[in-house]
Order: sequence, then structure tokens, then C-alpha cells
Amino acid sequence: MSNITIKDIAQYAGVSKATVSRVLNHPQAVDDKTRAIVQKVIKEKNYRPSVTARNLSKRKSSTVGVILPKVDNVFFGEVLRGMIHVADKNELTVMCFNSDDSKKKDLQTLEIIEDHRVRGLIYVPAVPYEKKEERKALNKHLKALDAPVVIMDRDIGLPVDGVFFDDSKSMYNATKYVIDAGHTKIAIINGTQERVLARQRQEGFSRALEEAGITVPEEYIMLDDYSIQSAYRMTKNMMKLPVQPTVVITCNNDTTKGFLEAIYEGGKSIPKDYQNVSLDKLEMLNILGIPYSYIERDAYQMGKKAMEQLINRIAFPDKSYRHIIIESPFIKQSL
DNA sequence: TCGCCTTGGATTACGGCGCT
DNA sequence: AGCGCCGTAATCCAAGGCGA
Repeated sequence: MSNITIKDIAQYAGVSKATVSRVLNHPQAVDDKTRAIVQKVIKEKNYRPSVTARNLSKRKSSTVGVILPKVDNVFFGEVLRGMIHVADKNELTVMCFNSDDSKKKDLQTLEIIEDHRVRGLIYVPAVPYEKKEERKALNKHLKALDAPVVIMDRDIGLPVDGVFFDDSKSMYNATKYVIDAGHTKIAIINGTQERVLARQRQEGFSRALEEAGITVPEEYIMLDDYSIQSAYRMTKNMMKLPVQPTVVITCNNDTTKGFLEAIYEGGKSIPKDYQNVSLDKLEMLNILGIPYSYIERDAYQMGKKAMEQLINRIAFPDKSYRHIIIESPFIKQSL
């Protein structure tokens, strides 16, 4: 089943390849009659130009690379959907990779992407990229792409475009809501502090407490790797404390799940025994009608914005880089 | 083993033709 | 001479074939 090429169409229509190409790309430059014939043949033969050949000829690729840390996380699923929506409209193809949040895989993936000569890259860095040499190596890889890069979700301080949520602010707001509702025994499950996002979230949390003159016991601050398992384990420990918190703030989908698993296993529930404030909506809780409050991050929007920013950068490579900050509202269901 | 075609499919600069 | 229309040929890059 050999593919139909522009040459075939030219032959059938009795014109040259150039004319077929013009019908496709500059129709006004072709006589009405000729154009009609060519278009008819194109339709009959169901011809579509080869993207590879077009890329070769135009010296530019039409694929953009995307590296996500965890594609099985619904948050990044939504992000990807937003990206593809915008890419489709701009005749770009998304080539998506999963890094499993590993720096090693990150760098390997960047090489593969380089081999593919992509037009641009949207990149969610694995965490954490704190060491200077690591960031240097990373930057070298990004430069080697010779294509614009948009960093997403995690600001690791590189001078490139980026799209982020205002995690510090939204966590501050959420904590303030909790305090205003009269709570003082507030616990948090967050990531370890070498992670940029975890730091920002912790900062917002602490600031709100400080402003209200509230101090919480050290044991209420539970920091680990954002996984279900660690959240589960830390919650189990928390439940042994003599004085229990009234609110637990969980800083991502998985920590919310781990937290819920632990308390339900212990015969406790929300919102009866603990209130829960979650960063990100957990669809299942809404479906089950279990009241919790959450910071609603619009992941779809983030994906869209990142792709738009990349396309913009492709069009205007020389403008100075820009960071887009997306605000995320607090949805109050209990407290 | 080394350089030198050729191949794949599309785009486009350039120039030729016929006509006013 | 200038314009509209169209064809020729060069070009993009990587990989494979070929002769030296």
C-alpha cells in the first residue's frame, strides 16, 4: 500500500508538482480551472502531503516535545489535554515523555528529544534540581535542543519561559480560611523542602500561621516525597499523637489519598474526625459527596497556557522571557 | 574505509511562455 | 513591458549504495 505522493497527483492532474504544491499552499496563485482539476484529483486519491517531507523541505519540525514527571497523575493528564488542544489548532504534533520524576531519565529523554529535532519543548523538571552542577548539565541539554523551552509547574530558576501556579499564595489563602474558621490545630502533609514547590507551599502555610500568631507542634508538619505510601505512614504516626489536629492540609492528590486511607483504616473519617483541605480537587470525593475543601488548580488551563507560550516564543524568539502565574481559587466545602 | 552519488517527498526561487 | 500562470531545478537532511 504505497502512499500517494505529490508526484502522483501531478501526473493524474496533468500538471507539475509545483502546481500541486501551490494549490495546497498558495491557491490564489493558480488559475481557477487548474486549481479545480487538482483539487478534484487530490480528493479522489485521498491525498495528504507527507509531514516528514514538508519538514525536510521547510527545514523545521512540526513536533513539540513534552516531558511530564508522572503521566498517570490526573493532574498531568489534564495538563496534556490542554496542550494537545492548542497544538492541534496550530498544526503541531505533541510527542510526550514520562520521566517518573527521575533526573537521570530527564536527561536521557532530553537527548532523545534532541535527536528528534523538535520545534520546541515543554518541560516539567524532575525534582529536585538543587545542585548547581546538575542545573548546569540540565541547561546544557536544553540549549542543545536549539529550540525554545517552556518550563512548567516547577520553577527551577532558569532564564526561560515558564507557567506556574502561585503555590505560596494559594496555600496562604487556604490556611487563612482554615484559621478564620476557628481552627488552630492544623497539620500539613507536604513534600521535603529541597523541592521548590514544597518550599513555596510551606512558606504560604507558615506565613498565614505566623500572621495569626499560631504555632503548631513539630509533629503536625509532615514532609516527605508526596507519595501515597509516605502520606499513609505519616498519617498513621500522626494518629498516635496525644493531641489530634482538627484539620489536615494535604499538598497533592497522592498525599490526600494516603491520608484518607490511613484515617479510614483507623475508623476515622472526614469531616467528622478531621477536616481536610486538599491541594487539587480529588474527583472521587466530590462524587461521593464527602465534604472537603480544596485549592482548585486548573491543570487544563496550565497546559493550554504553556503551549500557547511556546508557540508565541517560536514566533518571537527574541523577546525576553516571561513567567505566567496562574491563580488558583479556594473551594470551601466544610470547615 | 573513504568520499561521492542517490533517494525519499515537498517547497519555492527563478525564469519562460503567451497574452494584453 | 508587465502580468498571470506554470514548470524546472535546487534544496532541505539522513541514510544507504557504490566505486576507488
